[in-house]
Amino acid sequence: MSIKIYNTLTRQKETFHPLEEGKVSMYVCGPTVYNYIHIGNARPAIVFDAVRRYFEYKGYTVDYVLNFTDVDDKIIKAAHELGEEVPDIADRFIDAYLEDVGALGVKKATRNPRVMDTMDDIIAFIDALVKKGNAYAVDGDVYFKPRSFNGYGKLSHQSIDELRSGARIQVGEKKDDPLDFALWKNAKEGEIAWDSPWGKGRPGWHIECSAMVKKYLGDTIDIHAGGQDLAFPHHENEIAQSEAMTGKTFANYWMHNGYINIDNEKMSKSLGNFVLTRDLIEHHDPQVLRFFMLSVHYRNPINFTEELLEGAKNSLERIKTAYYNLGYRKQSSMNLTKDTDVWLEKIDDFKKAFEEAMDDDFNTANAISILFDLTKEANLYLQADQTATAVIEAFQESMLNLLGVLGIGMKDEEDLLDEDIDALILERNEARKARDFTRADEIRDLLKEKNILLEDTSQGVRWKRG
RNA sequence: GGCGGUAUAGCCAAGUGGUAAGGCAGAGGUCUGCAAAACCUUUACCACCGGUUCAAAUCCGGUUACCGCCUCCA
Repeated sequence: MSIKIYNTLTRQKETFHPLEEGKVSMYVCGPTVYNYIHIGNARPAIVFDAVRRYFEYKGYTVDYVLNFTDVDDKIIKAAHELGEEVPDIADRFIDAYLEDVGALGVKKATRNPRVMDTMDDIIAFIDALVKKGNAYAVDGDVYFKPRSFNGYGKLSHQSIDELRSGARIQVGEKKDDPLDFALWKNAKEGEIAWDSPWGKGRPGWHIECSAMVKKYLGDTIDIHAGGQDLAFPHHENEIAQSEAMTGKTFANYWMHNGYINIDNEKMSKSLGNFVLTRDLIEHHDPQVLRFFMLSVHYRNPINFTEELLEGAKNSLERIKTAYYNLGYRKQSSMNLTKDTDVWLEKIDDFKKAFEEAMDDDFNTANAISILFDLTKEANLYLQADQTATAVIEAFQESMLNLLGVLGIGMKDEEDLLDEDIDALILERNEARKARDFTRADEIRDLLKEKNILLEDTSQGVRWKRG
């Protein structure tokens, strides 16, 4: 089965055909590093990580590039306010970003280019655009002329004249046309700056991505992704710059994730109603946040509340419990052959159903529902008097693999208990045999305080950490 | 004004032609010394109005509500 992707460019789901067999080149717009990330920033990180993992699950090699915008007005402002240097702030928040996103189970990108390290390429890119006549320099600024590129508006599906009405020229800008946007900004006194043919300055926002894509992935890439709000103007401008430069298609597939709302209001750094990822995962399992995000299709909005997160926690718990219960039952399983093939086949069917869901534009919500179906089937299997080791293991392996595609891991086999706890469990078993339930319950409560939960099953006592 | 999105059970959320997946919460039951886990049962006039069709949540037209982009933003 092939993967279908909803392409913002064409507004429809298209069958994915990579440029090169078995490989995927993917560029995701990363954060501007002037603050800790909020959960809205965490969404694309998680969603596109899941996309990447699914490609890898299907056998593709993914070249996954995520940039850090480390030179930018907001960082300069933050540096000024904090009395720090721009690179120091950038370093700090890049570390913080990697830490947060790592906690959420996001794999490391193949590359994390930074603007500061790509300066030569950016300048060369701008220079080429000027020479081609798509850009012009005025008093140390360089602007790109969207009207010089005839596909302008194809991503956001707007005509250039409609866009014009919304554009404006800010004080101090010297654009010929309100639509023109900056490739290079002349440095003000005391600002961090780099030498260029147009004098000291720094790059505009959009050019970095064009330059980095070209440098690390080539003129044409498979997938370019980011938040919905980046479609215009950011991605539109990237297309204009890159395609004006190379004359080739910039990206074959454009993916945009939806927003997170808080109480049905857009969350953003500028509105100030944001929840920082690191604050949240201090009190909540990061995997739960990840699971919560993936329980909604990536293009749909998510409304965030603590209650909904709590619901996600309980949901995920159901799957994990089944997984642990399978692990417990493995001990008393045997080498059965009766019905084993039937079950193995069933498990394989769930795998196929899961893939079908993911093939359909990475429908993680549906994929998760398949995981619940698998969970229920496992629970039903566990009710049998006798269980086959092969089936139990197949269930576990399947759950592990499929959850792994979503980036959710299982703690491996339970660690050992202390001897004294083991002794208490033994003592409780004796007490139960002797029908001394008072003592048995006493011990269970005692262990509960130590965060060890006991469950009596027909196969014996099962324990888990609470 | 231009472009776009969303509206499905108490809550969350899939489903884009053949009379509604899944999860959470609730209720009842089975199992259990009790508990836990699990299993079974149980809850939808798919925003509204028209149209197309043998058949629509699903397509078309219209209405309403909310939201987003067009300015930094994931």
